[in-house]
Amino acid sequence: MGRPAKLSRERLQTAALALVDAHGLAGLSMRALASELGSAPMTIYNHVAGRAELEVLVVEAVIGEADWSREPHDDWRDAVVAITVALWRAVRAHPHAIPLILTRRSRSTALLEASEALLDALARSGRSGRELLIAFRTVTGFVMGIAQAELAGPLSVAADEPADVVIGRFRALPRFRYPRLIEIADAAATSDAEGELRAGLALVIAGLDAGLDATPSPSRRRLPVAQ
Amino acid sequence: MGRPAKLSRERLQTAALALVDAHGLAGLSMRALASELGSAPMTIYNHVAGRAELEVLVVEAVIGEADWSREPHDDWRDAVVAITVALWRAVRAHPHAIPLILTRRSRSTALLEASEALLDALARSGRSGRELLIAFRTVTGFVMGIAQAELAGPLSVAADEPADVVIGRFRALPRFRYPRLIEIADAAATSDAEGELRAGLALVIAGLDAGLDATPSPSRRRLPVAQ
DNA sequence: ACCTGAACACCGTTCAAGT
DNA sequence: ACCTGAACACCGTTCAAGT
Repeated sequence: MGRPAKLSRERLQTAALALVDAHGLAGLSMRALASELGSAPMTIYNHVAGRAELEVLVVEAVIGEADWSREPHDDWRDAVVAITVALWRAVRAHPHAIPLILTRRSRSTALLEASEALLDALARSGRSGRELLIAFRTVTGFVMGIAQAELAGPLSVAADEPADVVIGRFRALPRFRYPRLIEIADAAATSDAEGELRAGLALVIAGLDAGLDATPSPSRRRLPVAQ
Repeated sequence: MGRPAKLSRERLQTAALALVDAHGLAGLSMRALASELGSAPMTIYNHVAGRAELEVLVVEAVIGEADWSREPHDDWRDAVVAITVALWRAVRAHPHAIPLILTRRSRSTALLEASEALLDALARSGRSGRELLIAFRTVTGFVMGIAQAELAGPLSVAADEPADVVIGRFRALPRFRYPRLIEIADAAATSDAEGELRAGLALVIAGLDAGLDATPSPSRRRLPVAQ
């Protein structure tokens, strides 16, 4: 069979992502990848230091699909939305890779790029230093948390079990004990994911907006802050 | 070496968590756990269906450490803060278990309990149905995302490498290319984690507060802001 | 410079057998 | 009801050897 015998980082990358997409994280192994590419397991080590680096390659491939810079945005809020929605879409397109993304992202230059762009937008809200750090942590935490929650949270929809199974499990909970959970399980059954993301993001941005009133003086604030 | 030969779910649970805490996720294996408890690997299967169930046990142990119900809170904002901070502290005390928690939490009854309590607090902000779902997703996404980000994000502090190594890696980035990342890396080096969490949470809650103005139907109300 | 087979030290889990 | 050893089908990675 005319198998291209030449291996390359790029071929490893796309084949690895394909494996993860098709068979889940457990499907990604040096041996499986090698046989997929028609070569010996050890050949892979000529292009990649080990499994960890392979995983970073997968993360890069996923994040690389995010394209947030179609047009520039005058309003920093629009820029924040554009970047986070683009990231979320890319991540969501590869649900099996999410644990990898959460775990290996600090090594991905594609994500560094996105992070810098997001920071740039947030800085335009008038923040710097620690305030900027907190805004950054809040937004990225939110996006990653939402992406993850959808996959594996109590109301998971994207996991390996079909949505109605998960929601059914919730409906089966003792009604008197978890009335609220059952209420939102019903709501979750009929709502679209991106709509939820955007609505949540709007809340976060509203918070970022409100936070601007109180910021400059470090001592007293109007927000329910710790201590 | 008077080893108690009797195995029990509870002994498995604490031993498994101890293994994860001490040696990381990779340190948790049926075989390692068995030898830790002085029994044969297969004995474990008499108390637990398999590795997946063992992992849920670990999640339960971690979440079970969160205690948010010391006193009731009149203000829903205070309740939200109390619950999320308690969860965050418990999770943060076991950083190696975080991937497990993100992945297996939908099976943990301890987390169901916490979720219901959080929903209860959020419902007191005047939300229900889809609005409640979105508020819930936003807050839980935020907390989990932050906990995870701290461990593995671009500014990770809790990973297996010491903080100064990570931050040093950032300082080594091309300054002209990632100026904002370098700026917050400096801020991250001197800031405390719980302070960041609470400040971010304050932003989210401010957003939840602001969101009340815009709500379409009956629950429009202008609550006096905290304090 | 790139590829590879054999081997090592691990996994989770099935099965049949013990008490 | 609880425990267990042997075995199966996997892992990632080292090493020595090939081209």
